[in-house]
Amino acid sequence: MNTHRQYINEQIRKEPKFAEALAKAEQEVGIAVELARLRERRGLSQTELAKLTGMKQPQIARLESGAHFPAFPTLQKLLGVLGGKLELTADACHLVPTRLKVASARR
Amino acid sequence: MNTHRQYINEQIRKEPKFAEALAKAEQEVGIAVELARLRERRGLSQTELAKLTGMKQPQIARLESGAHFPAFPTLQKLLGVLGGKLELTADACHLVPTRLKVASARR
DNA sequence: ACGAGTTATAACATAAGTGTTATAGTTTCC
DNA sequence: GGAAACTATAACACTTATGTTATAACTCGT
Repeated sequence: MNTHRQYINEQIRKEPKFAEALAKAEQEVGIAVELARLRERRGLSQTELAKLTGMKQPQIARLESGAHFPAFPTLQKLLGVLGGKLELTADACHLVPTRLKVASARR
Repeated sequence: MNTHRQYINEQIRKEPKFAEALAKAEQEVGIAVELARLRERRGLSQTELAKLTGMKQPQIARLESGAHFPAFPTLQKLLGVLGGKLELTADACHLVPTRLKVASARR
């Protein structure tokens, strides 16, 4: 059942740019998933989070889909409500839950 | 010599959006300054860093000018050469020096 | 003074991310 | 079953960041 991994490894060998694009995509999706988890952890729906951040639900959905990296100001709006700290290095990107400062989310 | 601070506080009172924009600008400049420091700490010129990151010198200069927030992929390229870890929360944004993984910068 | 290296900036084209409305599919609850 | 809530997606307009070449100003060493 390693067909998928074999395919990926072959692409990486054939096409060096592939590895780079793959890493980028993994990180985009990684952040998206972490954002969604953090939201759920706070017991908010996308619509509620949208209201709290001054965004609209489709934007939240897009951010959670991993379509692209969020920009800093966007992330900060989200972190303002959800709490959390982003840690970015050359190879990794993680959203670490932190304590909430105020009762921004559901009590 | 508090004229500047007084002016800022007055603007904040008159114009709530001003505080937000100010905070954003401070953070943009903050990252820029931290990037420049990290580069200098590694003993690289902008042109050298540009070569190592696959960018061009004017882009490095722009990033160091604080004209805008860097995007994630851009930052990761830079961190790949300079080392360092970015920490982003709702209110703050810092670039923390870390150990270099390989002799990417000047020995 | 001059050349080489360094940095800053303008201007342009392009890519990427935001913001929005509309809508459809899905899930939950009564 | 139906309504309400939730989520996903398309499409469009707009904003923001990248990438680049050209060039000017600045700094340093000889």
